[in-house]
Amino acid sequence: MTQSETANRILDSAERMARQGGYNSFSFREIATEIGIKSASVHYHFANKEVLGAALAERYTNRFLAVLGEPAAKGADEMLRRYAASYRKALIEDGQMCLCGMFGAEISDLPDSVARQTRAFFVRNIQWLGQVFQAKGLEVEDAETEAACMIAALEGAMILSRSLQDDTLFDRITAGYI
Amino acid sequence: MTQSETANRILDSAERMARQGGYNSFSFREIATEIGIKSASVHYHFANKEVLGAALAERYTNRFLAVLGEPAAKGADEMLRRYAASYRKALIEDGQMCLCGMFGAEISDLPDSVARQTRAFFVRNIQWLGQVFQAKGLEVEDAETEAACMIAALEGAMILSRSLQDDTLFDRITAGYI
DNA sequence: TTTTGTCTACCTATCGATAGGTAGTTATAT
DNA sequence: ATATAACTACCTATCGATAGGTAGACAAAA
Repeated sequence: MTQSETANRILDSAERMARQGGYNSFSFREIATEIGIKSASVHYHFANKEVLGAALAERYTNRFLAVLGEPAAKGADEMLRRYAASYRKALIEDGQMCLCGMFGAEISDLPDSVARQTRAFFVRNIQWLGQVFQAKGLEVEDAETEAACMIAALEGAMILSRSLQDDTLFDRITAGYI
Repeated sequence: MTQSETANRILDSAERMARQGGYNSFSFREIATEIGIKSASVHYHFANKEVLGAALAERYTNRFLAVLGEPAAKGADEMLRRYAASYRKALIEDGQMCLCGMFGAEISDLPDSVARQTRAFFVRNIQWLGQVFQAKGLEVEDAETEAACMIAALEGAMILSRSLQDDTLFDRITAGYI
């Protein structure tokens, strides 16, 4: 399915807002104003907020994994570095949180399909990282636990680093993984 | 300043909502309905939402540290276990997220005083845990970095564990700390 | 001529917040 | 002891702003 240019701009706008303040921090009106259309027109592209939120999480997940590439593309250590760097870039270069980290924190208040897509982000990321840790010699279960540890550390590092407005904190927290 | 009974019930209600969905998920009306007064009366106790939010974060921080006690009260390992257990209890027994983890995620969208109190939570927790790690022989700086690592892991573990609706994941992620 | 994408013009529900009022309690002054 | 004053903790009623959402008109493109 090829998204229209406007639909992409809606997603871009919503994503930026959601990564600052979560699911309740983007609105049809604000998105519309930002991209120069009316809020009713946003509904043409995304029937309701739940649909928009789910599309947001799905696009984010796909793009996130696409940037990473195949987990076995290079050496395992290089892939771990690449994974951590992807969070680092979001936080430090782009000044944004992880969309699914935000959604994950408030998951029990999210509409079903948004929660489902958020879960899918973590499942697929644990699988991806799990394959890397398997390449380092870990058994499947241990590898996926190790993967979850690393993702938790990265998500937590983002929250602490941003809260304390200290970019170096992110690097110090994640130093063990790179 | 001793809080009135009603003020405490307002805080209890707001805290529960905020720990499910963040700052935008509690409202004067909903709190009022829940405790059986009118929303205007909530304003009598807390002039505006920013004041309520800041009071929420401050009370949470004080209570959190009070439960922990002095960082040198027992052996360092016991204190680490106690610290991790405090997050575990919130998530698994009470089914709630860390209030300041929620606020931390959305900190750039929060009113100033709420952001300030949220920062104070992390600062004071890093100091507390830092003292424990110093008791284990680490230098001040390393101890505080180690403290930040542990807090990040716990906050991240909460998000992943709740997102994937898997309590055992929290224990597996935090196993290294206990 | 149908589809696509946008518009105007609304709606209902809810948000945080304010004004003004009222019992009931407590403190002060006579 | 009583009258006055202030304070506490709520109330009703309402405000303007904003939320998500809908119906229907319209122009351009296929």
